[in-house]
Amino acid sequence: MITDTKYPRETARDYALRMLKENILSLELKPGTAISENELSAALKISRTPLREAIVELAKAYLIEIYPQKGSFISLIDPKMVEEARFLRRITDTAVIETACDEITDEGIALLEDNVALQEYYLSKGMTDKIFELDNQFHKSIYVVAKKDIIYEIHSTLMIHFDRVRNLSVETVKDFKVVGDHRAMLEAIKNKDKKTAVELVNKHLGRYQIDEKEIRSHRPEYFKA
Amino acid sequence: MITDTKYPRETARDYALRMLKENILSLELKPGTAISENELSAALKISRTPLREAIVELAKAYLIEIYPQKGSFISLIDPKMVEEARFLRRITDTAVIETACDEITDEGIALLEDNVALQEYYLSKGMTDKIFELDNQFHKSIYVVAKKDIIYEIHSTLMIHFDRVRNLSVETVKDFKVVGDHRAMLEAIKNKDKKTAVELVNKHLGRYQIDEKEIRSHRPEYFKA
DNA sequence: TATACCATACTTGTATACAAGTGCACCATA
DNA sequence: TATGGTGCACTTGTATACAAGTATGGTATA
Repeated sequence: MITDTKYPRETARDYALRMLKENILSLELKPGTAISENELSAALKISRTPLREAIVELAKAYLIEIYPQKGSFISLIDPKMVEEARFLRRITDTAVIETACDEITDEGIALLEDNVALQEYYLSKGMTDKIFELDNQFHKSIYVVAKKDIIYEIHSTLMIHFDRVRNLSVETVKDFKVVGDHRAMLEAIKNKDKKTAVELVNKHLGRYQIDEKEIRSHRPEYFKA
Repeated sequence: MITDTKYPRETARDYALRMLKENILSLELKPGTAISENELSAALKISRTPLREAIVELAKAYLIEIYPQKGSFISLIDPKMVEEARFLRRITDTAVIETACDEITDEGIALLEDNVALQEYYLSKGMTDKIFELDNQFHKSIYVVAKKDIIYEIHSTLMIHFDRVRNLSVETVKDFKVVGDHRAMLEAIKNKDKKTAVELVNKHLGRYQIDEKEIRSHRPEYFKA
């Protein structure tokens, strides 16, 4: 597992959680990998207690499977889980952007505008690696504008199921049409144009279409069934 | 806190989680109550470790607030949390019942039919206390039919925010029109009539309309803001 | 050689001890 | 009396020890 250093005020549990999420999402911890509390706590230089609390939390989100007295494992990719996460993302994103159209304020516009402007800047400079983080922030900001930020947070762990499969795509969508999508979404929200906003969300999510068969043929050992 | 005995195979952590959820939902543990890990672990006759794991999980769902080195408290009723839970329930219930119309099978019909028949039986016999449990089961079964049972489970803890406010209503909806709602929903699903099904869900959830002002006037000390 | 068995080295689950920080009550002092 | 300080009894966070179950590999035996 790849580890970095603990933030100053960060608790050992939050540190473990952050490291585990990053490594699962990036597939550094591969689906099916056996993990042991002793081994990981040593790697992170923390004791078993806070590490275990993090593992238990991820097990609740089905990202880790715990078999008592046998071992714990990074969950295999479960198409049903991926589908449920995808379904949930689609219905909440669409409902939330509609609400955002109702709740948008000048401050909200400024928040989204700053983000999109940065995306456009980095895109024009070819600094595309900065865009992923801004992408996530943009979506979160829409939830904030719609006053649904708890929902975003509650769902974020579950979305790892969806996102790690995207990371497995042989050719991740490296064309950055998403930046144009975000600009269009922002304009729709400014115009309080719900219909267009919802269409844009669906189009946007459609870009993340994944070809399960192709991924499975490359990495059959990562899949559950 | 009200405690019962641990199930045979139940882990101490799951036992603590079950007890905490029940007591928070029933308002036996009142909003704002200070809880201490030592005190509760003694009450449940388990050690701090598994109890703490349960508390941490509920803190993630904002049902408990932990202030390090100061204390932990049952979260006050936060209208924003209640609204987000309500919003989430509405959009997922409607999307899921639409999916159920597509995915319904003979087994699914049997599952729902058995449940509704029991509800109707208990209602005719006046054994209305049995209906609450069946109500929850019915909704869960719709998620199962739609193959979205993980979403139901992920959301269930969050819905406690919504449900405990319902329990505070001076006159909880004791009329059992909900049984008729369930019968109508089942028929709509059997007919694959999505439009009617969605209308029924919205009508059904409308019955749980809560009068925040009224509750707040009775128990202002339970509210956050 | 094949098989049954047993020690051993793991695993997670739980209990307990210790660390560090907070707040309050009490007491001394001005 | 009012005020400031100090110790103590709490809190949660973390580390560690122990309990109980599982799998595996080696060994003795048929």
